[in-house]
Amino acid sequence: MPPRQSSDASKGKAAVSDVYGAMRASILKGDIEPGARINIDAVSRSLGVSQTPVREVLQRLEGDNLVVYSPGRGYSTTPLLDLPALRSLFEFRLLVEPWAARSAAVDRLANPAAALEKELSAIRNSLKTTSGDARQDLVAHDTRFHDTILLAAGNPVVQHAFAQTHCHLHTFRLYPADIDGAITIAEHATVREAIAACQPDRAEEAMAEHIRNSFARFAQAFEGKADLAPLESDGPPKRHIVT
Amino acid sequence: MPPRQSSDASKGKAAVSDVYGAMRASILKGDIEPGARINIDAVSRSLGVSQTPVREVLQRLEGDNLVVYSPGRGYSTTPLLDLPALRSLFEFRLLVEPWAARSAAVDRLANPAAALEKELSAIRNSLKTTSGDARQDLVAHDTRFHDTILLAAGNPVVQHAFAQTHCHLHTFRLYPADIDGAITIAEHATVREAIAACQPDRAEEAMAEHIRNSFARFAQAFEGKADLAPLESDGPPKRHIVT
DNA sequence: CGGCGCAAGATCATGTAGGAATCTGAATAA
DNA sequence: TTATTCAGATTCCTACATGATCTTGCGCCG
Repeated sequence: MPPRQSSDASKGKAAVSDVYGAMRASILKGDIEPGARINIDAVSRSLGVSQTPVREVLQRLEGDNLVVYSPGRGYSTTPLLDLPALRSLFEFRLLVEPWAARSAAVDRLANPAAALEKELSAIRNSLKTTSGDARQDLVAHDTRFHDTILLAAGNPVVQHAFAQTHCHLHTFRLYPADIDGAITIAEHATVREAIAACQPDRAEEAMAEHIRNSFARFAQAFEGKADLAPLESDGPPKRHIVT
Repeated sequence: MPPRQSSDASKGKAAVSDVYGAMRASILKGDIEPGARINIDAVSRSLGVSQTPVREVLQRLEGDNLVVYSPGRGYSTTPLLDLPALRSLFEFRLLVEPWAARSAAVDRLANPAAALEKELSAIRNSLKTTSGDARQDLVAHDTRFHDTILLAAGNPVVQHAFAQTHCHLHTFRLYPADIDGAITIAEHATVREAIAACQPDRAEEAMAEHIRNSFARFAQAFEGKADLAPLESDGPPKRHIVT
């Protein structure tokens, strides 16, 4: 008896892609509770595929830091970022991205100003027309904007290392609440302007400022949730990085 | 006939660890030619296990950037680093590691000076006693030394991002030739000293200098190999399948 | 009477074997 | 020389067996 019940159109192939999208969406939407264990058999049966593609997907998700693996105990979803983890993430961004903005602010064909402007126009239009959930679009724009600058910096290793952190993905997962997009877009515009003008110092500083502000916004949203876990035993005062 | 020929002692489990070590060693030693495709069936039979653990290992190796995956075509070993890739890698290190050294050079319990000194003593002893292949030990020491400093910097995200690049692994793969360890160890000692003295500026600069010198050494070794493959721009070179 | 330890059952991860769809590569015909 | 077809090889998925791990319930001790 065929237990298939979904994504049966192209039954021969592309099973793994569908499963990957489905599981990723489940984790991001929060359908699977953060920190909960994942039952391979249950997932495979609910998606109508065998266990092998599910395992493959889980291993890929482990690379995305969306699940963790314990030998002999299987996979669990990673817990949500706490404040120290969020700070570490943004310190990393503060280390990498201003450098990338500086590297991109050169008078060469690699200068990404045109692409960035196009991206900004697109998101402005999208925010005007779209009435409902703008968060999806906003996060997608943010991802593309920063990735474009990273790409223009011309260092595949740095680009890959940054992509591996999946910072947008995790911040997206953290905050289902609405974020004011206007401020973000304005800061992006400032960065773009400095890059278009080929002013490395200004571009670096604008990007650093943008990341600092962004962290402040996220941390503020975090404060709202601090009530749920009020005992916050922060260790020694965290050092702030400067360059 | 039983095709088993290795790691048959505990046949019940722990297959994946053995397979991972074996394949990783094969790639690093160069038994599998860089760029060649990997036949899952052949590997599974030669190691005496089924295809599933081999596949799992390949997925993990993909995370290590030792193999690449093409849907429908399977896995291939990644080609060796060329000079631009090596430069990108060291630019990334130059971005991250001096920052880490600066962060570690603080007067706190997290200061890694003691651990670094221990590591340096160990490698000095090891080099005196070991007569044969010191390269293994040297690379292992280098890995531990830099990892220790990264760890002391106290940022898990940066640490993870750096670990994901597996820079030592790839440089190891690149240069089977002997490298003079004395210079490396001396530079390490300088870095350690600055960190022990809690002088962030000096530590940062010492680490930066070390990385610049290290790149120069690798690039020099690279020059020596340029003769072997002078015409390297041909399109699709004969793909040879090796297992 | 309540807490602790132990053991049997159940659950689940891990590995094995085999089959179907697909890709590779070369020989053949236009 | 170029497009097409066909056989061989190989990936990818399904289905199942096995061993480890977690849970539940009972008996024992305090």
